Amino acid sequence: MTIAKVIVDVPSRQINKAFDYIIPAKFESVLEIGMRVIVPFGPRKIMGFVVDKTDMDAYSEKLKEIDAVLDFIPSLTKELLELGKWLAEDTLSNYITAYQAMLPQVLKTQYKKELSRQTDDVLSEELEFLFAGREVIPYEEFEQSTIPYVHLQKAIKQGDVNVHYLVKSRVTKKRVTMVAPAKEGYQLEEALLEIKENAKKQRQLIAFFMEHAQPIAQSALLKQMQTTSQTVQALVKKGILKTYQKEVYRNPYKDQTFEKTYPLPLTEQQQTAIDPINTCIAKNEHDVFLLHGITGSGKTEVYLQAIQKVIDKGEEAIVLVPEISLTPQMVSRFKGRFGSDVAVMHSGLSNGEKYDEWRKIHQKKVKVVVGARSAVFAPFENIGIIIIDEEHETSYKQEEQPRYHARDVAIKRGQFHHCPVVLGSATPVLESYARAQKGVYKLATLDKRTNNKAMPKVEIVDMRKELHAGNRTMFSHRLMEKMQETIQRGEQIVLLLNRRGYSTFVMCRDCGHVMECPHCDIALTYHRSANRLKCHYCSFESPMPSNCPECTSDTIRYFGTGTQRVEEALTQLMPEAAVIRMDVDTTRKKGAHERLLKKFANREGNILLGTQMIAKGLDFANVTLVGVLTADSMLHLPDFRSSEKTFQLLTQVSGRAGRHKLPGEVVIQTYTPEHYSIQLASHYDYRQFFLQEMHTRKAFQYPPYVFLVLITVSDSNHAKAVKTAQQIVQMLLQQVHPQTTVLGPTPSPVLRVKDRYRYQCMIKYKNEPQIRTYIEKAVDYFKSEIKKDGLQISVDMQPYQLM
DNA sequence: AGCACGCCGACT
DNA sequence: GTCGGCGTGCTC
Repeated sequence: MTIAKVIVDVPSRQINKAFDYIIPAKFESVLEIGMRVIVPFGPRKIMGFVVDKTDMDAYSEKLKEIDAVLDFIPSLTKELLELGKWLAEDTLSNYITAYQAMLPQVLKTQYKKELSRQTDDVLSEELEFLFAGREVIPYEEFEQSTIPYVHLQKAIKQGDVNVHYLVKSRVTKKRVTMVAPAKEGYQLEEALLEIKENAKKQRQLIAFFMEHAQPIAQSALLKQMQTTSQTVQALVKKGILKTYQKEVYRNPYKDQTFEKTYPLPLTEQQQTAIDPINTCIAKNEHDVFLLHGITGSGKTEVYLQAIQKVIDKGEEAIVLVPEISLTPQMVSRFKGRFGSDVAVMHSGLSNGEKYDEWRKIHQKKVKVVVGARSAVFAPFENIGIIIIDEEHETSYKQEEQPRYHARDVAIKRGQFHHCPVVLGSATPVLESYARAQKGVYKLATLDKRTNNKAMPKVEIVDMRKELHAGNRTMFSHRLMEKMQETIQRGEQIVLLLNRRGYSTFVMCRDCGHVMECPHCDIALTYHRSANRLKCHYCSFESPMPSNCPECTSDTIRYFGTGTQRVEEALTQLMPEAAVIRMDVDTTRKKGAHERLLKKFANREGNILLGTQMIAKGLDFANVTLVGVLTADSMLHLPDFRSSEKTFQLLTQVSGRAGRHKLPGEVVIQTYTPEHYSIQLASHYDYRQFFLQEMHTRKAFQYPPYVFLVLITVSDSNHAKAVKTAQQIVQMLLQQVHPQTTVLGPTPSPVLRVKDRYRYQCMIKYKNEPQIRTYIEKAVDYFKSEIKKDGLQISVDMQPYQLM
């Protein structure tokens, strides 16, 4: 007999280790490492992952047995089990949290408690009332009743009532009804003779199957034959047809066809970039390539052709793209080249769709996965290449436990599979470019566009001068002029309002009172559809007041998003322009994004106005002017990456103009025209920006010169949060290397969320191999407070967002 | 985490 | 004696 080592579904530090279970004889032959199982744990039953098998030893006698096996094929491969272990340790998460993050949502289990009656004898009066004649009742009914716990306890001890712990799976497989002839062709002919003349539809159906003997989906059949399931059922009864259920994959792209594309001839630069990658693929070697290519330089074609090499070798490819729903264009390029060999994974899919795409990978039905961050865990076993497009995008960092960066995971997997990892970007993060400079990554540069067009000319407009000249609108004279010319030429404009996540708030015009969440230090957001106010940090909601709660004035109004106001101003100044606005408000609904973009592509608008979301990946042939309304609004945020983010955004958005035959132009409006990130972005000078920004980072000791850790302490008691954070800083300072700095505590940018006060400490270190141990020790010191007082301490290794 | 167990204080 | 509240400790 053997023993299974199981990581159980309890996310707690104390339980963060493998527990041993006996594998009963009936599972001996089926149970494999990586499978999900149900095990007894204390009085309950929970899910767990089998991470290892060992032989029995002297202690094994008292062990409990595995209750059930949930998988036919292990959910996690051995590689992914190892990867999860590393991931948990690297990000200071629990093993179970790491494993759950690697699988689609629906494989997470839910738990339910039930009470079942075990005797026909009469129970106590209350319990009889509770059961009300039923054998089994949900446990919640007992909890909601007023029956004392001891009553139930007594009944349980006497064996009259039992508690069942259920493990529920959320997996739903989609099935369709298939229809097929139940007889041979000639028998159908005979059957046809027996059907009455007036049963026209039945006769047509039989005729159909005489032509096509293959099974067909009932829905398709009904549509094609213009009939109902009644007709089919009638023939099933007569034994002429048969129906059955077939399991199918949901197909999120069923309404779309993808035009087949073929490899394009590569430019000299592209060839130079792809050669070492191909060599790496051919030799089964691991290496990291940084593909630094300006917009329009043909990075995607390089990816596609490298992937082709990998497929030819019989291996698989993972392609990560940021928030893929934003770029349907990208999906169609991959589907167009590799057809049904492609699985797509992104947040826009339903849970069922995500599960089906995952199953296609798991069952080796596809060769390529294109997806957002979590696709880096695709359960392929022969990976030949991993590509991260737009590697500078912040969405590659997960902002909840386990707080991992997809780039780090990709490199780890690349090492395991001896395959190349390609990081592509027009504006790589400083860390990556610095590594390329040091030779840790191999650098390939594409600085020419495939169509040999120059990048659009960028003009910087000083808005301070505009103001002095008496222009109080948000549009400079220069931009207005350009916009009018563009519209007259029948071309299109992209306007970017560089303002982050700033949405509609409600303010009283009399007293200036702003409606804030009572539980968080943040303004409430107005939702027009429900006419209600919502908090985006907690679940608080309230109706829109008609009078100001402070001064009772009825002049309380909601203030539109920045984009809304720009739109209003625009329609006043240029009534002839049709504006399509894209922001949090207009894209909240599913699919709204694509609809708006399609509208713009069909030239139903002259101007596409939006926030960050329009800066990425869009490719419209008719766009010849890009305007940035306020380039510097991000520059003054308390974030050491603010210059870098500004440079990235300006470069990205400039690339939206003149991508095809027509030449493009860019106008950047700013109050700080002298700032290097704006100046250098206007010249597309990444190199110089890199050098200058590295200088600043060195001076202020920020990455890539140091590593960062962000520790956030939160508690409902303000003083407790501050004090704990102070203690943590003290404890760390005693242990770390003298060159390591521990800063803080400082209040978090939004101090209070869900009635909890948040303070943070920052560690900056260069070489601190034991840093995780020190942090764990410090956090452990507060474990009892964490458990009973609700104190929270979260640790983010290499944070991206300092909020 | 979730649950049992045990101790204590309040109340009938 | 009965009930609930809370602190403690364990889960293969």
